[in-house]
Amino acid sequence: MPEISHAIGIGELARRAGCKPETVRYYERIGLMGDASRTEGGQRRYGEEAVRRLTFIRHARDFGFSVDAVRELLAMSDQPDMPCQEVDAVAKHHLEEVESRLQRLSALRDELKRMVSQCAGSKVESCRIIEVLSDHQLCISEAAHKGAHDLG
Amino acid sequence: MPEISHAIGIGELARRAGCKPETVRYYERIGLMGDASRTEGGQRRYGEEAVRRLTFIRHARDFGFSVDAVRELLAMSDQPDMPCQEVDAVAKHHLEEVESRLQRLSALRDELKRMVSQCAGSKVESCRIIEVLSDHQLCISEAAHKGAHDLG
DNA sequence: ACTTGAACCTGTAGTTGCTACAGGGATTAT
DNA sequence: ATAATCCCTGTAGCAACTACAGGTTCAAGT
Repeated sequence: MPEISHAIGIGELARRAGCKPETVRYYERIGLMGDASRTEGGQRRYGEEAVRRLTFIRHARDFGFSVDAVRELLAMSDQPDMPCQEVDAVAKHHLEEVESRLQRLSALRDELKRMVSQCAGSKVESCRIIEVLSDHQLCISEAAHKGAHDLG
Repeated sequence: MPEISHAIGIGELARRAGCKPETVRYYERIGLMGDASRTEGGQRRYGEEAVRRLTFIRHARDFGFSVDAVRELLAMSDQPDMPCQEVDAVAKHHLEEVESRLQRLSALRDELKRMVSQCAGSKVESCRIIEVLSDHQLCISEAAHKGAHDLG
């Protein structure tokens, strides 16, 4: 293996991709990052490819893709000759999840706004916020939320 | 303490509030639910008050309030004579968080839509999705997201 | 009264995606 | 040479549950 000329340490790699060294080591452990080359003393050294890969991962995560989804995307991008229908499928699936989360979230925002505007310094006894949250007939959560619960 | 006439078990309580028995026991353990009365054999029995409390908790959680926030809200609703400015403050603070999350999420949706529309079955090599996620100059995540990262 | 089967119990460990130590060793700059 | 700063491994912690394992109790049917 040839020695890498402009190799950087884990700290700068992390900084360049906008995360922490611990996160990089974590990604290595779970197999997202692959093993880095090491110095004689055992410290990790990275090249530009690692910066690109980590940046990809961070962006995908920022976009809300789960680690499993990122793994899929990475596997696909490692095979450039493959048709990208699968990539498209992953993204489409994710888009659907995002849209349903958006809907729930904006319903929540409206409800919160309503709460805040109706609570004008009266007593807790007559507070709309408590009331709305206690209300058994509330429909937003029950109906809209079968299955699409968590932020991947 | 008087014997509760229409007492229900943990299973039905959970069902009525839309969660699982494990979750109820968890809420008891972390002090959200308070200790239930028990049968001679040691099984938990609940009344209507518990149903209301658990429903409140579940709704607040569905609305994205953190467990700590729910704890605050519960403490407040346990003191009905208190002015509800604090309740209002908690809700307002939460509203802000929700709005920033909404913004990030709809930016994400637009980006995903763009990705999906630009990936029309070509090869991964030229796939916009991979490209966008690898792009170092991407600005959405870096700029908009200092501090408002996680779903409470 | 007895038996079956579902519901319940406690306690512990797993999940996701990191983050934060502790207690050392390596590298770099002066 | 030595100090400052990086880096190493390994482990434990966070939220907010969820899922067992291995045993007990309850309610209903016969």
